[in-house]
Amino acid sequence: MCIQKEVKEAFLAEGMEERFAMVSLSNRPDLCQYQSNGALAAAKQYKKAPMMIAEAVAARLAGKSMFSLAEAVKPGFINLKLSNEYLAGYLNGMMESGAFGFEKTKTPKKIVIDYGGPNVAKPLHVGHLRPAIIGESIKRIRRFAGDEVIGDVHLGDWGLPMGLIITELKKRQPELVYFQEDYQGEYPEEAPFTIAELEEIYPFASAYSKEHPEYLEEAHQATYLLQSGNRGYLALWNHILDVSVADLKRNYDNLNVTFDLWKKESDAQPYIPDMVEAMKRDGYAYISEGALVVDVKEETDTKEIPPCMILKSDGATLYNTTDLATIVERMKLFSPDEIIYVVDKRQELYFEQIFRCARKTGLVKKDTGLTFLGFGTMNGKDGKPFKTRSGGVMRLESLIAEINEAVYQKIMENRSMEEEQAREVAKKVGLAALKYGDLSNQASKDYIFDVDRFTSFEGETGPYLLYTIVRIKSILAKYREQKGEAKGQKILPACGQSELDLSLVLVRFSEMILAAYRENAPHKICQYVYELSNAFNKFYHENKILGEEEEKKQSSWISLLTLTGDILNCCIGLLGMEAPDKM
RNA sequence: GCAUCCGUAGCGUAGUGGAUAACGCAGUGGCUUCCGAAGCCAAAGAUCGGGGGUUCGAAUCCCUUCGGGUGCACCA
Repeated sequence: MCIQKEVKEAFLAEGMEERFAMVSLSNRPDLCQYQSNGALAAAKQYKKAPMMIAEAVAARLAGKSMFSLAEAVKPGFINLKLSNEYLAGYLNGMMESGAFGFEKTKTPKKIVIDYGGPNVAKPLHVGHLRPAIIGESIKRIRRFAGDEVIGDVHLGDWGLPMGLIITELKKRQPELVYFQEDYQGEYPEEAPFTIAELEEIYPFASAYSKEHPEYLEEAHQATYLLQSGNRGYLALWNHILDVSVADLKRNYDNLNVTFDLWKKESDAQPYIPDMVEAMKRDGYAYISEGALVVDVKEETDTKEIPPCMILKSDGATLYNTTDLATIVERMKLFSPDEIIYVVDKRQELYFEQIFRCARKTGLVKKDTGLTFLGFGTMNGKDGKPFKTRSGGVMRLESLIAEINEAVYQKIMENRSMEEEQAREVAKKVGLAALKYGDLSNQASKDYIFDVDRFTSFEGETGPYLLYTIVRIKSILAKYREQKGEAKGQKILPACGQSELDLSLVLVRFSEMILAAYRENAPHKICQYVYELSNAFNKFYHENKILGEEEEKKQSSWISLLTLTGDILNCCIGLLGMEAPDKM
């Protein structure tokens, strides 16, 4: 849309700075479609009455064929309406262009996005939901906008949990070759445990270690041995990794979430010694209360920022060390322009320290972006962090199963469908319910997770969106049956109000994507896709598309429908959902 | 204690300087001989936590106060 451009030119022609030429969607749709309030803002600087400015600018715009209305109103608003011909022309342009008229960024960036953070040997739980779906959506949005994006799961695989598992395994099966110190041969390819066993072993060992200090000590020792390269332990660790990763992939697949990289904390370990050495050598790191730290305070701080700890007082590494080393690794392997962390917002201060430390010690280039994208807590209906009925942490699988079941029941209540197909559909609809429920909120805010509300097929929900898409698909399929393949006829200027309203939502696509991209804001897509669905359903209700007798009008509508369906599909794709053919 | 985020209708949420604060749920009333009623329409519901200030104009910016969440170096 080049409304902005035209208005800018008009302001410039009146001798005013272009920053006053802001155009926004009208909040008085009864009066106009778009509005510019720049005359009000410019009045003071140019010592003119706002109304005078508005009238002069409006007069210039009124001459353009793209506007059917350009008028100055009361205190100094400029009200604009697009001509139906211009709108139709723009819609036709959208159909022909690859990305519905959206222009990819002219300065594509290379981005690493870190959005998984699961730990091996531990099942995914609800806490892993938000980073996965928010990160996935942001990855897709940025790719759509033209950036080169590498999604990294950043697996936690290097701490005490590994030692605990090894210790417990040794206790249960001391005869395994992994525990024979003098064993020189090859280790078996098959892991000596299944994922189910692994998931039982870890919580057990963790609980046991809290009661038995000597057991904990043994686990620490095992961790140490593993990290210093004990062959048998390394082989076991590889098994743990393989079994876990296979299971994690399966779970993420169910969420329609995929990672380009399955890097892990252990991969960053080799970079630690040099990094620490350099920090000492360059004088950034010093000993404070026994620990090696780097100061990251800045004069402009309004709060106390503690130094960033690099090594604990016993000389051991900690999470900070690994995170910093991971930055080193990423710079070395990919030299990205930006690294985005999709992490719980409670870690904001921590990441502030990490980022400052990385900049100060030169781990990244001056212009490398380090972005913290903190998300809020997922709360239950009571407003407190989401728990199971018994108060525990719910597994992600259980949550998904619960949603799919609820959706399945609803499908069976209202539609006649084979069970197998209904299950398949319920999976897609359930995922949309889950994701829309989450992504429609601003990521940074806490939100209330309510299965009943999310899986409702009414109102502002994922299922409603899918329903709309399915409806469009169904109409188009019927049309094809009757008249054969639609040949992409031109969209004609709108002749009814609901058709015009639908067009007006459609043309906002580019602008909306740009905002979602710039602000890392999937909820803007949610909002748009809902508005578009509403506009379509209203249009549908007021026009009998297949019953339309005027050939040209009908084929124009079919094109409009196709475009609406394509855009809806594109948008839900960016949100990480997909629509079934029927539901 | 210091810092930080949040407070919008009974409930869940949009809206970050512009006109009459938007949407959904719940509740009320209406619309199916016809393309999917999982839809559409209408009415009702808000002192935008309170107070002060900046501005021609404030839910939005500043100050203050109340209520809530979160974070403050050897956990990740």
